[in-house]
Amino acid sequence: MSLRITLLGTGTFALPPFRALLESTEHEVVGACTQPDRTGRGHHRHVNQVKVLAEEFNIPVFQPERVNTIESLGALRELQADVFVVAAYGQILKPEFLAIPRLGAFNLHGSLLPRHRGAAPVQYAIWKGDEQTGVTMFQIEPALDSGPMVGKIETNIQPLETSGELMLRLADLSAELTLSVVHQLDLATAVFEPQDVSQVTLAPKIRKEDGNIDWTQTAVQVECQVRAMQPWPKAVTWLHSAGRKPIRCILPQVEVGAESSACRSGRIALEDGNLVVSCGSGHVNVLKIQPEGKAAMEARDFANGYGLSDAAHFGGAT
RNA sequence: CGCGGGGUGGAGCAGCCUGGUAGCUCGCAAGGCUCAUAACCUUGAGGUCGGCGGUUCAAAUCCGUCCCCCGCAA
Repeated sequence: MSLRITLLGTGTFALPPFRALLESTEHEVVGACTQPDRTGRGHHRHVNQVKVLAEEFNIPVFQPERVNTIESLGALRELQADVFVVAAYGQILKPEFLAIPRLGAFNLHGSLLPRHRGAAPVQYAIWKGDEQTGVTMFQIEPALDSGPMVGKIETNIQPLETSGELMLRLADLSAELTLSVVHQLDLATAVFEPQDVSQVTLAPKIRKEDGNIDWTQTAVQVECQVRAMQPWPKAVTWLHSAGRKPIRCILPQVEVGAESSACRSGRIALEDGNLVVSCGSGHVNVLKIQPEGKAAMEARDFANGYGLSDAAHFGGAT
């Protein structure tokens, strides 16, 4: 027995599971649906990696601007898929859409549902300081990330792990999970476990502003936020110093320092070459910093070149 | 042809507008001081000022062009 599978996905999160299915001899991938190409800096167009992957295996690719239109639905219906495997696709799927595959549409989600339902589960797991996370595969229902779960794999979040790094690890686990679940669907042995509604938390799409650091948070919260926002949208703060306009700075990496006496939040001190910033509770050492228009640099180099005064502090844009 | 910042000894920056001796904070090396040092003092090495072309008596600086890095926007 072999299933006909259609892939829907866009981000790097989708690549490992999609590749696993494409390389599998057990099933047949009959099509791939992904977001239209987007433009990048300058004139350059971002290469859609899912498209490249699908073309590598000579699979037909669809890139509808809106996936729920009559035309789009018709095109996908013609593939006569048994299963849709969805990962980081980026568009809401309407009921008529979900009705197309014989066995249903299944989504790969980057957290242990029902925790962190929404667009940014990986970032939220780190942001909220979770020790454990994982990937969950569930059957898609019209309501957001609410369908019955058919499999999950757990993993511990590493102390220094960023969203980007965790995302790659979860993507690899997704590949494993997908093969397992699809196999069970084929044999009709899959177990559908409803989500415990009382445990639901939300992980809405990360906005640019979510990267802005609020220095009245605890040092631990700031450090989690920095890792959660890496590599996007990146943790951001502004360097304020007397007589100069604030410099927007990205903080790619910080570490939590020892507890210390209370200082005004955002205050910067130089201690033994470290850039120490006071938080609402405790302080963090800034390890790397990237002023606007510049490449990332060691905090020590930044302090050397930018002539930090005693009054210098980090804060909001104004 | 989306907008903008940047390229100056090993690192980070100033100098450029208003052409005329290569500067600052560090790092590195040697020596000194000290019970001691990621402290302090002295000395030293290390630069085709991103590339090419132009203007000029003279270009890091002005003009043209190309290459590379980065932020924003999407």
